[in-house]
Amino acid sequence: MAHALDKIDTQILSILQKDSNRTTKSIAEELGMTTSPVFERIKKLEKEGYIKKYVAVLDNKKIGLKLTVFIGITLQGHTRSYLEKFVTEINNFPEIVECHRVSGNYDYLLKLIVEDIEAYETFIISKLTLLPYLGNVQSLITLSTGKETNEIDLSRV
Amino acid sequence: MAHALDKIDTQILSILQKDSNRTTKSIAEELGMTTSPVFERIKKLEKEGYIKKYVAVLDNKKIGLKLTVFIGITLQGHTRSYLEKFVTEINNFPEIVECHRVSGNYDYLLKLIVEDIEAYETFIISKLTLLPYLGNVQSLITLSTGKETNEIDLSRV
DNA sequence: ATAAATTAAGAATAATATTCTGTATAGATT
DNA sequence: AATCTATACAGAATATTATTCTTAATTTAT
Repeated sequence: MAHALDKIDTQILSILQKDSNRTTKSIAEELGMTTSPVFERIKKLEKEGYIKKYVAVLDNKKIGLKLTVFIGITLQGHTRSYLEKFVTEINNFPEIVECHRVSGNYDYLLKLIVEDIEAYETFIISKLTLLPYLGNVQSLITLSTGKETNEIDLSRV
Repeated sequence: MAHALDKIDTQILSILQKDSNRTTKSIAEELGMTTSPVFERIKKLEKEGYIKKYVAVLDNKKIGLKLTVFIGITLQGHTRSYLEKFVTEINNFPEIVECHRVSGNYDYLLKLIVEDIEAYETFIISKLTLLPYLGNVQSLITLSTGKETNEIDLSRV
């Protein structure tokens, strides 16, 4: 097929997922090449979708969002149209940053970031529990976070 | 105190957490100002830690890491030194992208990203279960992901 | 072995970040 | 209320960096 990632590509991805403000020149030096091939490779990685976007990572707590909660949910209705509606609703809640359909003890696992316990309770009462077909809801309140990274493991790809 | 975030700051953060490649000029235009105050505000937001870093967001699946798993863990020993050691070990596992100490049904909730089920099993057998004091281990295998964003909710800060 | 297509180097150009200077504004102090 | 001080802004000037272009080298396919 047309494209697989070679060593240089994964090295570039690895660098950019740590710090996307690195200049092409600095990356090129680290990899022992000149800027143009590095530049072209980056553009290719963007165009082909290996790099989805570039973002600023904010400090939740510093900004005032001090509480992370995971919520395990079971649903009572499992029709396709309801599941789709559920996910659509979830997408409209800015407090929820992740929503995964899972196998195991829950149907969905949500991750949510809010100011504090109070904001969390408000969310549960005035948003989440208004959704229909909601079954069991279990919260895992984060006490502390030992690791949280955007860096995925490229060592074996 | 010296600094809180005003409306303009949160607007800038909101823009940059969506797309950090936006030029200061384009941001300035959107906000109806010139580049220099925008530039200065961004530098301030970086210096004061509201912006932690800039990163490239990669496409896990495209890169070959198709499986996300959440793992709920209970520990049998809860001494402080063991908890610390546990988190240290976890930090050395590149497969694990998040590790939260939680209240509720588990002691820790881990998030892990790997190639496939096989790689997952390998991880469990050859890495995770080698840790001492491990109690119960429950896996939530992600079937599909309905939402996954880095954007935190700045509407109320 | 040769042609076609990639990949890289190096130079040239365009765009952007960054710095600087002067001006206005808001708050504090008297 | 007047003045002082600190902060934020505009606009221009400069420095860096991204981006493009041309050419040479290397690989791949035929």
